[in-house]
Amino acid sequence: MNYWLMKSEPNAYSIDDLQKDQTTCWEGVRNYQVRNMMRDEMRAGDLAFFYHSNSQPPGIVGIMEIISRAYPDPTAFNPESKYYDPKSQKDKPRWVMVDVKFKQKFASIISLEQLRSITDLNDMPLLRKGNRLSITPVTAKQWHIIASLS
DNA sequence: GCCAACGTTGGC
DNA sequence: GCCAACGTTGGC
Repeated sequence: MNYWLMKSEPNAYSIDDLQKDQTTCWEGVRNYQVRNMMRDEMRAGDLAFFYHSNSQPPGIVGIMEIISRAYPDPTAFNPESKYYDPKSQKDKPRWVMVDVKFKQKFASIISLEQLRSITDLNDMPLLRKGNRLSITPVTAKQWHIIASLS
């Protein structure tokens, strides 16, 4: 199984929203690198950290479980959606999403600053300069270090 | 609000 | 296929 870190702006969709909903579809990914990871490497049963971006402070706020394989993202077909992509056609979908399930909300946020202070986490894509991907892989070692902080 | 670091687009 | 212009992300 694989581990991931998935970003969301809490004013768009937060860990509290997920706790309330219990499950949601992770719609709106419009980056090819991220799409390819979802499509090729994500499996039901994978675990992911929920990361609040563009928040004060930014950081990891909980854990969720991937509960589906990647499948076509219907928001790409919907002209009313802010994620609409006219170049994605139903017979040849360009974008995918997965379903996720709430597992845990941490008692307190593990801030980006705190993550940066841990030498063993320096290789995380999240912490590398210029990284902007909304989903990044997490190694088992990194996962256990971070989970032990909560 | 600024801006660095990317990704995407489109003319050529 | 190059690359300039433009758009987006996201920490600060």
